[in-house]
Amino acid sequence: MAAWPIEISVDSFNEAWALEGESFWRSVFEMHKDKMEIKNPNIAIGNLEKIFSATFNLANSKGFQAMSLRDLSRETGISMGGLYAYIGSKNDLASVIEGVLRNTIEQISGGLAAYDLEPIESLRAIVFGEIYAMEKLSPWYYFCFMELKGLPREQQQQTLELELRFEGILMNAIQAGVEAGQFVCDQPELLASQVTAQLQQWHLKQWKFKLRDIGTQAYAQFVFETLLKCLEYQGELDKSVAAKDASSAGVERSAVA
Amino acid sequence: MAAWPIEISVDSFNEAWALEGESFWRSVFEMHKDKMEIKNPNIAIGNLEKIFSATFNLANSKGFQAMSLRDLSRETGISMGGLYAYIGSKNDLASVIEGVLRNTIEQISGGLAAYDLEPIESLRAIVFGEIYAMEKLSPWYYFCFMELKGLPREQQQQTLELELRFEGILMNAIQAGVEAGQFVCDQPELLASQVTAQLQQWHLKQWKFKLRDIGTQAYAQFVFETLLKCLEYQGELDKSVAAKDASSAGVERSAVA
DNA sequence: GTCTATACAACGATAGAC
DNA sequence: GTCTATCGTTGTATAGAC
Repeated sequence: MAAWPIEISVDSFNEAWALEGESFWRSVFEMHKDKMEIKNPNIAIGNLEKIFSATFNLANSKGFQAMSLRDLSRETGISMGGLYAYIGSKNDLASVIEGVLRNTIEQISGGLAAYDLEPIESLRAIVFGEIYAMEKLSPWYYFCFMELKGLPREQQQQTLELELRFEGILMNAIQAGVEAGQFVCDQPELLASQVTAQLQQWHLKQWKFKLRDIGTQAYAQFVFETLLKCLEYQGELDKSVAAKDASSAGVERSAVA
Repeated sequence: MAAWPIEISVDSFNEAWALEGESFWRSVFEMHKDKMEIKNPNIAIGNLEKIFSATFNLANSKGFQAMSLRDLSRETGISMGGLYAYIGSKNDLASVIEGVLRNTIEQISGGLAAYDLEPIESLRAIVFGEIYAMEKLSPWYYFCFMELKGLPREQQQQTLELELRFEGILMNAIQAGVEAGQFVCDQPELLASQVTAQLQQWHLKQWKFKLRDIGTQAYAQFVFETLLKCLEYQGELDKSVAAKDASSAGVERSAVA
């Protein structure tokens, strides 16, 4: 549950990191039980899931500021007074969401750094890993992107730094490939920001990809192949892992052969 | 003022489309004078600019919902009662902003469609044109992106359709180039969405590009060159126009030679 | 632990003086 | 055309019963 698999596939990723189900919400509870009045995990975890899920439903469709705690009370089935046993304040709720997501991302990202992969495998792991994480945590990512402005300055700053650190990791892999003579890249900073942009699209523009029937696997593969084209990578691509995932997940893949 | 120049450069773009200054605000006034009580243009235009600019200052830093009309009154120097001579309601203000931006984009976009350019020149015009428009209207773009959720369903739908139409234009140019044997592209839909993503980054992540000292011209050039790499374009790039713009605007350009 | 009832501040919006 | 003063509503948050 706390280490990256050597081969990056949807299944192995999901085995390595529990980003859904009861064990995930238990870890959310552990991360913030100090800030709640409720101390009984068995009661708290279920309600915590209700509250967070309802918040995503409401805030991600009408905006967090536009969502009232009366809305949240209705959606969760928990009374207004009851909510305050879990959240401290409305703004605190948003802060907690951002905190849990950033914490989770940093765990995953830190686990990845432990390996000493070849540049190209490193890039593959970063791209696919981030997309797999978004697959499970898409509402979290979307919420934090859209509501960042409303969070305390300190959290805005840390989110910003996380993004820069992420691009730093990308740039290191790119630079390593350039030095090994595998890649060509004049402007690694811009290329890294391009990858970030494409990854963020996956949660920002779900409507578009749903409309066009683009699956997770196909999208990650496209982002990865695009990146290699921009790096003028000439070698052969090993697509066995990705292909296996795609077929086992029942996702059709257009034009990969 | 209503036609595209044949050559796309910052200067020629700005000559062709007035997206700032008094004449721009006059056209904003013309677009929405029906909805305001104030009928005297000379008075209205100045206050309209104050109100819109203040809205961008406040809403783009703390969110539109979090901005109160009392904030707006303080920022503009216009009393609360006075504001209502210009805006109808708070929600109406956001709707008007979206309407003006979409209207403006459609004018520019329609002007571009009139020309029958070679595929590669068409792509260049689309990319540079969109970036040039964002350069002047960045706060408008950012506002509409972030506050879309709070707008009426109809406007959400139209924004969505505009984005799809934009990508349709891109895909047409790509397809034309493929048929002419100039480009190679397996998944034009995904490539078009990648371009959109990169363009939108320019207003979404201004902090990042400011931090890294990336100028408008250099960014547009990068997006364009990246696109050509993904299309496996082999021909020579004419960079004279872009290079001229950059030097005349005093922007240093890294690694274009 | 969870509820109902309520306090009180802040908001959008309008009326009417100037 | 612009202001001040004010209305009614809705929001967050809490106190106290169960």
